[in-house]
Amino acid sequence: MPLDIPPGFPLDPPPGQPEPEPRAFAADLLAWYDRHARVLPWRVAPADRAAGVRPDPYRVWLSEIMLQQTTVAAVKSYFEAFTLRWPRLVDLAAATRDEVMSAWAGLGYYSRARNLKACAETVAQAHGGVFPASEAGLRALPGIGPYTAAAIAAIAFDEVATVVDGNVERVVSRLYRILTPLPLAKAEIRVLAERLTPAARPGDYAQAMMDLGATICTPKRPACSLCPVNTVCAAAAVGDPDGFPVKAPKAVRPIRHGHAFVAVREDGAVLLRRRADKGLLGGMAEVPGTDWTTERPAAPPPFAAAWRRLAVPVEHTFTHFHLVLHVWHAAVGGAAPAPDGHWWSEPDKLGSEALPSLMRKVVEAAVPGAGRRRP
DNA sequence: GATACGTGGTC
DNA sequence: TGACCAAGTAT
Repeated sequence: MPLDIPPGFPLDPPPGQPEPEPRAFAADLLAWYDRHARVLPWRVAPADRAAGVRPDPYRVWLSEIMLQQTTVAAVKSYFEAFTLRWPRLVDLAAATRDEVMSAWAGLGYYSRARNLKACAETVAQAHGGVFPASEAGLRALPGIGPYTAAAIAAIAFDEVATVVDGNVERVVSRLYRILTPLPLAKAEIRVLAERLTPAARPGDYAQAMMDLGATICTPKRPACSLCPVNTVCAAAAVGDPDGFPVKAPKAVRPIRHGHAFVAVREDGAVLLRRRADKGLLGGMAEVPGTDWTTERPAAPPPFAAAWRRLAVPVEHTFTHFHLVLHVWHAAVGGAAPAPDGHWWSEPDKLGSEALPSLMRKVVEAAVPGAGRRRP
């Protein structure tokens, strides 16, 4: 049976491998989802969905932003905290930037938190507090890209939108044994994913594809014997699901060095400042320090004190570089004023500052016990 | 299209 | 233990 694939797609299905037939594929996948859907705080179970229960677009949106490049396990407690503190979109729109950044601290990719606030304000002010119901309308909002727009449109508004995330890319690349390496293969994957998308139950279908990727069609050692669509999977047919998706080689991660200065007052307060609004850890709090550069920088302290360097630097790996941060510590007098743009954070406040995980590590290294996050 | 952008868990 | 990975977006 010849595969009905657009010319120019480098695919390698084994001889005789049936191509996934869209109607049967969606039916099999949804039947599996009806039995195995994971219970998640932001999700309406398929049975309830069938009974007419609609998910709250605010909760769908919030969960999708948090889930960008972030695991379900990491998101759960943050989602609960956010929805408890800000139950409705208007509540979040009315929060201050610092409240949102502090609540997001530790979750990473902080531009998401900045865009979350901007998006809430836009929807509250320009859309009367109601999310646009279309993929195109959602796509225009800050922090909402192609994936998130499709996900919200499908899950919250029943729009027939094709959701393509990392899970879907993996599932589709295995179904068809796509030889083109990622990220180049994204265009081909989208065409094939759109062909498989059914007209009925778009939200459940989108979540089913992602659940399949997260629980069965996993990156390593996928559980093909449990897969509801393994009979139409080209990669499974040849026993090589791990070989897909093919990926381009990764760039090497350079090492940068820097110095961080933890000044501790007699009452235990630590000196902090705010990072610039954009860029790495933008808008978050930090202890004063040098730039982080390839060459180890000189170490001019922010002010004169009895600075002592800790024997072991704090190391932290970001997406595109590895950081070796040399930590200095000094005890300063009780009446020491905070330099311009800095503030003293008392021990009982430190836990709720907008400190990224790196800076909590730094504070912990200098003052054990002080840096722990306490929302 | 390539690059910047976090973090914690897994094997 | 270090590399890889997770429901991507902005520029």
